[in-house]
Amino acid sequence: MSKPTSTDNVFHVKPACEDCGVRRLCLPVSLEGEALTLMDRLVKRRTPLKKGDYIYRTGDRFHSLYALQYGAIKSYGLTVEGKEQITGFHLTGEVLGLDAIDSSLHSCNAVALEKTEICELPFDALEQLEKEVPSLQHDLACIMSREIRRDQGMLMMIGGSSAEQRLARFLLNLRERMLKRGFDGNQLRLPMTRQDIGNYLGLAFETISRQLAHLQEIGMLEIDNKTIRLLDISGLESLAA
Amino acid sequence: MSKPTSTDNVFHVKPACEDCGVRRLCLPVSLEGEALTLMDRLVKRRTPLKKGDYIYRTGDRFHSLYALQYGAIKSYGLTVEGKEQITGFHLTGEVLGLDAIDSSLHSCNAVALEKTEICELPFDALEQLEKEVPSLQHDLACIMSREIRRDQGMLMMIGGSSAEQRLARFLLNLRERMLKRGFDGNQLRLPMTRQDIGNYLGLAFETISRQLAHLQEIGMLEIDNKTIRLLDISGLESLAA
DNA sequence: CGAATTGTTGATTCTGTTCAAATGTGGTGG
DNA sequence: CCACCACATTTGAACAGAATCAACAATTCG
Repeated sequence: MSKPTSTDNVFHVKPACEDCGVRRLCLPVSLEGEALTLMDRLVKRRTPLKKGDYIYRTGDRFHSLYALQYGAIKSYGLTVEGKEQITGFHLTGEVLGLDAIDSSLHSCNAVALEKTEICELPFDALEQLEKEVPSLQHDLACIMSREIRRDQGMLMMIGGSSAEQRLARFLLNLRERMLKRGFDGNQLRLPMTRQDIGNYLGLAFETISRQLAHLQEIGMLEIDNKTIRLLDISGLESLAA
Repeated sequence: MSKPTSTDNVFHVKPACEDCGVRRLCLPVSLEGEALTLMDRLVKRRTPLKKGDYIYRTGDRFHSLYALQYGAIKSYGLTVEGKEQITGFHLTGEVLGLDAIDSSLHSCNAVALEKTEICELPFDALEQLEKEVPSLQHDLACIMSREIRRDQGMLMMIGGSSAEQRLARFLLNLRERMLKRGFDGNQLRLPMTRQDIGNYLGLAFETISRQLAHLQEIGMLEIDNKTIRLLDISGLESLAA
């Protein structure tokens, strides 16, 4: 069977963890043999989600973590004034719902930005399995640790920088993540709207539009609607700095 | 012995976890009896830190988490341009170093803002103890989950809001945390500089100074140097909204 | 195809930054 | 204890960058 892509899912069958392309990015990073089978048995497969479907909403009871097998998801909460504030975009291989472990309630909304498939990991069962598979306990801590670093990195990125810097960093960050997942990092298909990007970066959506146009003018990239072709990585890097 | 305060430490003796005033906020939240003793044995006490002392620096090898027994700590990283960016202020009972579990290297600097005492929790030993005390495994996940929520809350707080809103939220958040620790929430002694606050909130320090003056003018609070007396909580809440 | 959503671009306004100077505070050593 | 110094804070004035308002073009989706 040929390697599935994000556009080829007519005959797409959800692989076992063992055969999953993003296993190394996901929770069962270090599992092998027996442990992997146990993990696999624990995972609930879910029907594919389409754009706009919710994985969970603020206030929902927490019982599972969710691993993103392919697609893209945005997480957002409502600010005190009731406005939507995006806290992250999630790609293939990332684990969602970690913020809810403590309170048993989801603290944000998670919605699919495009056709997406996720694996559900019931948390009670996961904690049971941790007792039998000690490395899993460590792996979960690592995944959470990474999420903490990601959020703090985001805080650092927002802090006191211009619109141009933020956008350049956003694009480079996306590139990094695509590369890590084995995609072409220079040709980004942005699954989110300009509105979403602006919200995420703390900028008006008009500013995103203008800054993208500006980056195109100075030859850093080429815009084709939702697709951005990065032309000058080191140029972008120096803008981001 | 009378309850120790932050100014009375001449005869201050570090309490065992069992007697620690912030146990319910710290890692051994749910431990009792035997388990608590084991935890206590694992904790390394450290000499008090004075203002400006570092707990760890970016790039340091990770081997322990640190629980803040009293005092205040700021965490910061360096942005791509080499500027300091503060990612958090930590109070009594909070656990530091969670961002480093994954990579084994600390990803930020942690420095004491005032006289501070911390407990060191060697992580290997902690993971060993988790195997014997299953609830500890859950508690650590909870602490990490809370940190993720804190950072995401911060992202939501920064996103698209005015200087006045950010400052009001910052003060109310500090109030909350002081109340949770049994202090008077209406009389805040800010251990950090205006510069630090500005950096944290993504604003110039002059803006902090001006906004504080402004909040004083409209009767929300009273400024006495580093001490802020909150006079109108619901007023501040409506400004924050 | 047509409605609705998303994206672009221009003009104006305004919030917060920057630069600058004066004042206040805490800590240090004589 | 006091003088002094480095550092923090306040305040003013000019400026800049991004937000907002507004009109229009392009895509997407039913």
